[in-house]
Amino acid sequence: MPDAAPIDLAVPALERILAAAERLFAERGFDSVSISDVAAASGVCKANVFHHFAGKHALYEAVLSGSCVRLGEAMERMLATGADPAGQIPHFLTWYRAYLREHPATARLLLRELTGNPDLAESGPVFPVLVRLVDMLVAHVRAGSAHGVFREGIHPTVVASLLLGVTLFNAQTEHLRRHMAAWRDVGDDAYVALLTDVLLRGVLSAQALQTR
Amino acid sequence: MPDAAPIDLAVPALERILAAAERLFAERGFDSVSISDVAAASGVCKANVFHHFAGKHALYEAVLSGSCVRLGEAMERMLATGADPAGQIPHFLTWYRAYLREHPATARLLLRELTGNPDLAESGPVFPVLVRLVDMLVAHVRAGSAHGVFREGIHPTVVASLLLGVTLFNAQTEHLRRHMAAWRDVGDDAYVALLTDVLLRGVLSAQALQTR
DNA sequence: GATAGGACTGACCGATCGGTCGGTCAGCCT
DNA sequence: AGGCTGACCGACCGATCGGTCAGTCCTATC
Repeated sequence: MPDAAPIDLAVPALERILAAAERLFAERGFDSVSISDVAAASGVCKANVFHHFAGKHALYEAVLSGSCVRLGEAMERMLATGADPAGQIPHFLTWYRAYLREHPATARLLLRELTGNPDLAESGPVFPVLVRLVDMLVAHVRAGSAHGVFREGIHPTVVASLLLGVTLFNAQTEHLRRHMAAWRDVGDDAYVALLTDVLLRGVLSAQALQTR
Repeated sequence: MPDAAPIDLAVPALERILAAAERLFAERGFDSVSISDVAAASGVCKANVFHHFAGKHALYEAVLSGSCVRLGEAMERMLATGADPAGQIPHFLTWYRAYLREHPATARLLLRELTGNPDLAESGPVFPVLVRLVDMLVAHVRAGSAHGVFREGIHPTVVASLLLGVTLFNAQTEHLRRHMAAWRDVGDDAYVALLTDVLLRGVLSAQALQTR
């Protein structure tokens, strides 16, 4: 089975539980993971999970909150070391993609919440962090607009959500491309370059732009 | 509760089961829906569900297959009544968005499978249909390229997957935008127009294009 | 009218779910 | 030494899970 994850008894049980829960919830979703699964994967007794967390939902929220906070902090650090206004978008796309690849559990959890939870806005720790992510990106896009980098009429929020959403979606469907013949000649890195090119310059040719 | 769905005993039980299962699986996902839920929602006995389907997975596959086939057929009909090559992309985006809004269960099921199921490629009825959808779109984009509509270097498969993925993702996260202050001044229709504009023309200004 | 077969049901099964309980044990304060 | 606290565990609870089964009902065929 692919559930191979060594249990290092040196790290505190609480952290082991959180780490195992994050991995399992990301892989299989909330309802498909039992407390017994989490307990077994973290090398503790099932009752001990309930000792550290009030219930299954509390554990899930703790996992979610941790992932979101870490992503927000990483994004803040990344935006602080900003590139020139024109290079913002490739810079962000490269970093974001790398982050999602290094933290697949975070990416998957986030996507699950974004698309699968209708009550996301009202409750839970994800929504506020998400709003902050969008706001940070919007501020940067706006700065780019002030420098004349973007066309007139480009809505900063649309661009920000496009960047966040497209990359997240594509990172999570990467495994599909490997099975589709049409993608055989497009490597992962080439794909990002192609995607960035489309976002920056659009798909239309100069000829088509004039006749429209 | 929002589970209000009238049970019309005039329609055959088999169809009632399929319809209820599609709605429930789309809303809550495979593991969160029990056969009892499906039976109650379709007005039949639980055992009757097992009479019509070999098991829970068989029911799920039947639901998934039905959704995929219907989407594929609708897309074929839509592409048959094609617009001029230059108008393909707005044409497709408008139709696709309308389809996803009219069939929210299909959209949600598809997205769940695309992002949540690591074994999608190996099994299930979704993958072949998905491949066909991409292929159809790719063929149309290629036709556009032949007419000089698109820039050189634009990869048809990248555009096709971008169109399918972005629209699907955005349709499923629409409810989020209604809760975010940054979106307050952007209506749903305005959003599609803005998104289409970005895809067709890119975000960079003429000035930025020259200095790069 | 007898009968065969599919649609359908209520009652039931073992397994597993989230969660609880009583209790052990090590470390820390006084 | 004695008392307290929090980490931790094995055993257990009621509820619900997916699935089974014997049997009833309806209808078409002979």
